[in-house]
This record gives sequence, C-alpha cells and structure tokens, in this order.
Amino acid sequence: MVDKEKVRGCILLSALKRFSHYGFNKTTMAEIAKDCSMSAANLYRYFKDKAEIGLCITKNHFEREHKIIIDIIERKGSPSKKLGQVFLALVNYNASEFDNSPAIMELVDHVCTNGSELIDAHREKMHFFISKILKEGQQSGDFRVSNIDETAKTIAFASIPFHATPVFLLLKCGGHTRETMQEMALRVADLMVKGIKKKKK
Amino acid sequence: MVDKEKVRGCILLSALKRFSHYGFNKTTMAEIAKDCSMSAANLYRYFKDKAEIGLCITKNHFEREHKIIIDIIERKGSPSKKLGQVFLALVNYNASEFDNSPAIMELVDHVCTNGSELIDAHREKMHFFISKILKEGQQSGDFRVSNIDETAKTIAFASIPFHATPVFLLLKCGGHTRETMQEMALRVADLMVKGIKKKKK
DNA sequence: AAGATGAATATTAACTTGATTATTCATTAT
DNA sequence: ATAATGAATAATCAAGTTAATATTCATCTT
Repeated sequence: MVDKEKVRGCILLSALKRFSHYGFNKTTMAEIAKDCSMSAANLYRYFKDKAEIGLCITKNHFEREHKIIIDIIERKGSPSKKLGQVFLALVNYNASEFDNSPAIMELVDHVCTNGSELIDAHREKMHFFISKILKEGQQSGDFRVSNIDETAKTIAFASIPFHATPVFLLLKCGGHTRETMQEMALRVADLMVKGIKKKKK
Repeated sequence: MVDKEKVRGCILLSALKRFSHYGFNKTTMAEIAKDCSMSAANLYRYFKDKAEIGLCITKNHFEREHKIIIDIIERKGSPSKKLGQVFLALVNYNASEFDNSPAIMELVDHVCTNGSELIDAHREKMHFFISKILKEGQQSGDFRVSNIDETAKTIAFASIPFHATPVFLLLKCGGHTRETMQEMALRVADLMVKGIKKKKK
C-alpha cells in the first residue's frame, strides 16, 4: 500500500500550483488528478471535495507560518529583536508564497467565505505567539508591560498588514513593493518595541 | 442661473446614497437624474461620465477626512494625544460613513481600479499630517524622533487598517466590530507614541 | 478487502441574444 | 448664449440555453 499521506501531498501540491497560476475556479479536478496520474474520481478518496482541498492548502500554509514563528521564538536572542524578526519573517514568507502567484486571490476568496474557523484559529495563534514573546521580555527584564494580553492583541492587530493574505495582497497592489513591506515590518515592530521597552536608568 | 455647484452637490449626494445602498453598478444614471429632477442626458453637463461621479464622491470623502485631521492638529493639546485622536477619528468617520452602506464595496472597487492618483494623493496627505504632528512634538519637547520623515511613513503605514477603505471593510467583515476598531486605534497609536516619547529623567 | 476507474448525474460555468443602460447629439426653451 | 431635453447609438447586463466540470456510484482489478 502506497503511503496515503504521500498521495495527499501530491494532490495538495499539484492543486496549489494550479490554483496559484490559473486560479481556484479555473482549475479542474481532472487537471489535478492528471498531475498525480490518477482519475478525477479517485481524488474523492482523499478529499471530500474541491473546497476541502483549498482549505487544506491554507491550513498547511498557516502551519508553516507558525513553524517559522516558533523557530524564531525558541532561538537565543533578545525578545526586543524577536518581534521585528517575526514581522519580517511574515513578510518574507508571504511574499515568497505569493510572488509568481497571479491568481492566488481566488483561493483567498474561497478561504474568506468558507474557512472562517481556519482564520479565527490563525488569529488566536498569532495572539498566542506574541503573548509568548512579551512574557519572555517581561521575565528577562527587557520589557515592562502592564497588561500582556491587551498589548499582545494590539501588536497582533498591527501585524495584520504583514501576513493577513487579503490585506497583504491589497498592499502589494497599492504600490507597496516587497522591499517597502520589509522595511515597514521592521519599523513598525521597532516602534512598538520601543514603546514597551524598560527604560534604562 | 442656478448655482452650478449646487446642482453638482445634488448629483453627488443622490449618487452616493444609491451607490451605498444598491451599489455602483446597479445604480443607473436615470435614477440619479430623477433624484435631482432632471434628465439623464443633463447629468453629462456636470460630469464626464458615471465613473467620474464615483471618483468625485471619493475625492470629497478624502477631503472631509483631511478636514477632520486638520481640526485635530490645530487644536490645543499635546502632540502625544493628537496621534491617538487622529486614529480614533479615522475609525469613527469611516465607520459612520460605511455603516448602513451594504453595497459600498462596489464603489471602492471602482476607485481602486480607476482612481490610483486619488489614492496616492491621499497617502501623501496622511504622511504629511503625521509628519506635522511629529514636528510639533519634536519642537515642544514631547518627542525625540531621529528621522521624522521615516517615522511618519511608518506611523502612516500602521494607520492603514483604520482608514484605507478596503482594508477597513475587510476587517469589519473579519469579526472586528466598531468598538474593537476604536480600541485598536487608540492602543496602536498609544504604543507608537510611547516609542517616540522623550524619556523623563 | 482496498485501490482505482469510467460512465452517469448534478452543478457550474460559458455562450448566446434580447433588453437595459450609458452616452451622444441635434433640437427646443429660456 | 446657457440650460435642458428626447431620440438615436453604443456599450453593458441579464435570462435562458448549451457545454464543461464536479461529484457519485456501480464495477473492475489487485
């Protein structure tokens, strides 16, 4: 028996390539199946339907994003710097995912209308990660934050332009290049960090 | 001769009402004309075409927004507080404009594709206003900002979720209420202000 | 049984074409 | 002249039809 996960992986990869290039709607199940050398009917043994394939791709995207952030958090280094690194990593990861993906907005649309649980969970995760950095800074004495939860919520909100896909794509359309976005990520993070840094005597 | 500006104002107001309720596309020139007791043909003596009406409405919207900000800037008060007031005013003005406007996104779409100069000019203005607040703070000794222009750009970028209409509407769809947005506006501004405040000895 | 398929059916999307709407212009009214 | 209009034309939209695609299922293969 061939590893079921391998097959699922092939389907998701083929689907993502086509969704990125030609769009979620224009991509047919037959095409995805052909890329994996199988019949369209057989796809349904691995995924409930096309919609689920789209959501699954997004789930994986979010999970990779989380891994990147966790790596940064677990790294040695000052919490002050970590926030900027996270913001920058978000821009870089999303830019690399969405460059050369002219039709990706269709998948985003699909997720926005059919994957609100996914999005909610992602928001929670972001909030959790930023809380973690704040707590670390609090303990190490780098930060002085009176209400960690509220501050994390604020910073998570400010991070939206750097990773929330529709906003991110919107900004790229609105004349912001990858370089501007990187710069803004670092500067916004920096300004907020300055706001919570413990004053040196 | 009836004041030409009065007529233009009537057209713009009628159009906005219909665009907000029924959408830019569903609204016909005949309907707008009827609201102003004139023929559809006559509209073309006041506006080049329907597209221009949409852009003109947006221009006025931006101008009102600018007036609100100028008022805040010219007010007596500490520059530290003004930034938060501006962010909050942006949320409130945009929320009041777009509540009860179920179809406004169509107009936004139109402006995004056909009004890039308008949008660019608006961005510049925002940058200018924030620079002004920073300079005031610098002079009064409230702030210590090494590069005013860059910092203004950063803060202007961070303000996007609070007034850039497509992002604003996106966030409202994404579970953010008017109250959350108000809270976030104040908190984000506050955190950035803390980052540029001159340390007390 | 598990893995896969082709053919059958249900959904969607693409393509007409008839109807609406945007826009122009010659003409009328003031 | 300026202001406005109705009728004519051009562009766009919408309803209905046809073609493609998604999804199911009975069947075949291993």
